[in-house]
Amino acid sequence: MTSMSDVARAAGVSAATVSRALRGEPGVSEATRRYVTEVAKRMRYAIARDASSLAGGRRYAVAVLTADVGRGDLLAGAEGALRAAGYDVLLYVLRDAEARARFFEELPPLGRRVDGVLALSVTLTDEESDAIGALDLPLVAVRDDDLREALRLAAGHVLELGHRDVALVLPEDVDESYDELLVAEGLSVRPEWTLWSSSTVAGGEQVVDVLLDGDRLPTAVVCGSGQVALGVFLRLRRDGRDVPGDVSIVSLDGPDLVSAVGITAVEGAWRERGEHAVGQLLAALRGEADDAKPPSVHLVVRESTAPR
Amino acid sequence: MTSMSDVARAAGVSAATVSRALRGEPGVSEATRRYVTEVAKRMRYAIARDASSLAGGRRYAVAVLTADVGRGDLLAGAEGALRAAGYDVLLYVLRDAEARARFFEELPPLGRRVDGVLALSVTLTDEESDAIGALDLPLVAVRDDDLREALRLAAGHVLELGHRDVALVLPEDVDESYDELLVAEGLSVRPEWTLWSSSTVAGGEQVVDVLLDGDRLPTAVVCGSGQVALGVFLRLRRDGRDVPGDVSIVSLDGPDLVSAVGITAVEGAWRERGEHAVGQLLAALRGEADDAKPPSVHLVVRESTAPR
DNA sequence: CTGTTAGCGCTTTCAA
DNA sequence: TTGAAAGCGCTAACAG
Repeated sequence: MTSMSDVARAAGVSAATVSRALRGEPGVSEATRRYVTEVAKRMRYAIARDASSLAGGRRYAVAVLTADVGRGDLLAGAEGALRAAGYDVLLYVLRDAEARARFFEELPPLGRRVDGVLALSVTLTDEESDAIGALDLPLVAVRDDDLREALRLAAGHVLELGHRDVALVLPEDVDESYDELLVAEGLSVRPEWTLWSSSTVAGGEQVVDVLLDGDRLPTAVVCGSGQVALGVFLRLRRDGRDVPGDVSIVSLDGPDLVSAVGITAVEGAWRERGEHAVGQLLAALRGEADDAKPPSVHLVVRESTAPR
Repeated sequence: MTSMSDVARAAGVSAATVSRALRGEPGVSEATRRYVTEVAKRMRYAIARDASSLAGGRRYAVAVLTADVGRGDLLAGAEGALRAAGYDVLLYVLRDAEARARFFEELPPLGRRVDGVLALSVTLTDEESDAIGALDLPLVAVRDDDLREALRLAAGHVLELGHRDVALVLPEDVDESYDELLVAEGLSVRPEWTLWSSSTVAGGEQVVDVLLDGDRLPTAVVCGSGQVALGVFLRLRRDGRDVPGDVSIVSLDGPDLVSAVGITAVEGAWRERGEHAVGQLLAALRGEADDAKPPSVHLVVRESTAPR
């Protein structure tokens, strides 16, 4: 396997010059750089990362943490951006509490393996974040459940359609009820119409049962997750209600299945968000602050919403 | 950051001994090994992979190629198994033709970065496989579209329920029609009921339109993908047909949305398949052959199938 | 602008 | 069973 000194010999320069030339470091004449680069390419030379990071301290690798690989676009976006920047992607799937505990138990090696950490769709506890910080690793986290903006869009939409009786179904791990936000948007809040449910289809179906027990049905339901939206949709239909004739449905999240059945949803621009997070991380690695604003969510109107 | 020689000093032995002890290499007395291990743990020592692989040649990393991150379970299963075996997972998302071309263009570095390659839900061309082989990297590929076994299960199921008029909807990139297989299972084949469609909900809906144009409807539809199954389901329902009263539906693939709406499906045991693939790869790395048989698919009967 | 000289932190002979 | 020494292939001072 050709090494850097092979290239150096072939180009008639020292290894140091090859190193500088290939990395775009200053201190090499343009002519030399061009020539060395060309020779290296001709020899199909590929730098040995191990040696490079051993000597240089930089690892050119980022750990990507993800709770589950469900949010594929986020991961794909981040991977693409990292790869484009010349970083390797070390994937860590923190599937369950056990895997998570194990990961944080065995954290130390991470410090020697990566330059930074990207947490995608895992909400890290403070201790967990601190543990990573203690390793001197910059950390950027992308939460996939920042509901505020999504909620604002959804509320605006149903309001515009004339709905006043709106139920809100939140994922059970959310502790706020977002009352002020809804009120600020112009919706009146009925406490019994703010519900929490597991993010599953079954959860959505149960929610409908609860709503049916009330004195009347809301004319619109805003669902925190796509699974729930689908459950609500199916259960309402089975109960003979028309969607959106009787009840409109908006999902605050837009996985495949939501678009598949035509449910209006707030879509996250997940790929772009992954790329944005990478931008933040790379900036942090350079010691800069990142200027870019995160991509914002947008509403995709489908067939599950109609004027009241 | 504590290095191996720090541990060596603390334990009163040489670095070579620490290295041997920690890796389970022979040539260390049990007592020494135990002691060294204990000291290392107490010092929270983490080996520097870079230095290790630079010196030793082994990299303890595997490249995982995936076309898209859709099949999360497969990826998660593989990741878990690799991690458990002490390997790092370098993720490469080969989203589109461009990303794919770029990857194979820049292959060389891979040889210095990983010990092996796992291809999950990407069907590599022969040239692509060869390119990886040329790097002397063992390669294990998991296809997620081996329909034969799934088809056999599905056919058996509908036959058992008494269906004779069965339509088969295949993904459009499949070129076989599987006639002999169906016949072997005991189903008679009507050419106009073997259809190809894009693996989308819309594709499934169109399929129903085609079927409705025929002189009569099949009593069961076997769908190659979950999206299609869902499309067929929704479209039939919208047309006033009862599922499974009028038509039974079986999906040959079981993504979330299929279970969510209660469609009978062949499920792939994807997590286990990922683990199995890792087993194969690790065996290849040890120069052994793997004995284990791949996990097989199984049928999950839900509410979309009923006796004819 | 370029070359020389030391290591980076391990693993691996080779001796003891 | 253990240790000493020699690198693995780079990068980072330091000279020139």
